[in-house]
Amino acid sequence: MIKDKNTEGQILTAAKNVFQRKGMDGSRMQEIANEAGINKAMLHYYYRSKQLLFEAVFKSAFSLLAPQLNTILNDDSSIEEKIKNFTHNYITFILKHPYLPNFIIQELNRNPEFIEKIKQNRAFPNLDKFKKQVNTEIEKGIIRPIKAEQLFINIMSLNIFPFVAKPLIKAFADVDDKMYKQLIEDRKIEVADFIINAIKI
Amino acid sequence: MIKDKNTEGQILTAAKNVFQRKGMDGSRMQEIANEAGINKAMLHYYYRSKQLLFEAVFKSAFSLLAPQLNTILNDDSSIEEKIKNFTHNYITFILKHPYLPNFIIQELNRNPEFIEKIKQNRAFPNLDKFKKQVNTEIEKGIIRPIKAEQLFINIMSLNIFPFVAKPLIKAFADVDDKMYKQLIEDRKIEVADFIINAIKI
DNA sequence: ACCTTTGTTAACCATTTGGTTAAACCGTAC
DNA sequence: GTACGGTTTAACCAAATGGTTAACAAAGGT
Repeated sequence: MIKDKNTEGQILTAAKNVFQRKGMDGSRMQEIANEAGINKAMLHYYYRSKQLLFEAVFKSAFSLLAPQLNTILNDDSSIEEKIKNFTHNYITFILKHPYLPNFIIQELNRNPEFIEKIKQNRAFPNLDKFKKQVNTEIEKGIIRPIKAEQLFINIMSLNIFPFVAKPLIKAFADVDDKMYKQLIEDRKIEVADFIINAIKI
Repeated sequence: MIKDKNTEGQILTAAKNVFQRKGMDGSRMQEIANEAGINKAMLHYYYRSKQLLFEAVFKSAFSLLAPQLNTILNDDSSIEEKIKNFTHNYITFILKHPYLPNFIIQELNRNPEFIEKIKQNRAFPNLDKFKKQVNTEIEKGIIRPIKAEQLFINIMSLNIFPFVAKPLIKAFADVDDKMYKQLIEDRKIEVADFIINAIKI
């Protein structure tokens, strides 16, 4: 239950909680209304339909995630520095928003065309600068040859996957919540070292 | 639509298709019946409820995935060989079952207690042997010091994430389906090299 | 004070959905 | 043949669900 004078904002906050936990299909308008502590008709008054309310939540979630990528894509430091900064920042960030990666990935898979709408946005992350930098550092002999796209995928994978696959990792590694949290905490530096070892000459 | 004399098997196959594409919440019993080309009452005749049908599908999916992990966990070759084999095998395997990783991850996040039931199974993957081997190779000076759990998470991440995050990767890297497929194809060897560079002394 | 606009609610509605039932179908053992 | 078991179907049901409506309250301008 959320306390706030602004009804529209209350709804969005409640909708975020419910949608991010249960997904579009698993969420009920009534549950969102309860979470916001208001009448269900208000949801339609402010957002017209479940679909539109969902899109508002999704865009808001995505616009939270996308700027994080600029740490790695459009910063001016060296590749090595970027990787260190990004890994640390990103893991810290997701620890504050644990449902975010899973929510975005799940809903994009459910509806892949959805990302096209978002791609229009000027702030949408772009690999161009990163590609140039990777190729420059390869030419200079600072890092091993690797396609920028593959390096980017590797960085994303190592940072995001452990959150998305939390139940799987807990089961395979046979650890409880506390130990899982510690593993993630360690990754703030482990992952950067791992990547740098992989590409440094 | 599936042709088969065995109704129970038809249902399971149809249920796999629908559940893996749309998830538990997004799937409809009627749609599964249509996909199987039979009457909806048959689903309940053979599987009692949506929940039980879903669990049959999930267990079947999981038991397909788990043995793959034995390539890396319980094989007798060196760490380096294991990584090469696993990466190649696993990516080849998932290309044949593209919905699998996403399905399992999504449903485990929806219902994390679910994995406890599966963990009982004797064939459930176990890290013990892998841990010993990693520590031995570290002592022998073959690979850099790293916690076995972290190495395992890294291997999983680099192999699985690119499938789970397909729409995201396509958007960020700005590639079409054909180029995405090529990136994945390249990863059959790229990923192994990357990991080995990261840990080899 | 009065009227208009905006916000809020309870009751309602049509459709969808998982699940049930009773009758029909069909192969087979007698 | 026919009686019997498992199998299949159409029709049905109650609950849930997204969405609407009409009446009511609050706020703000004149």
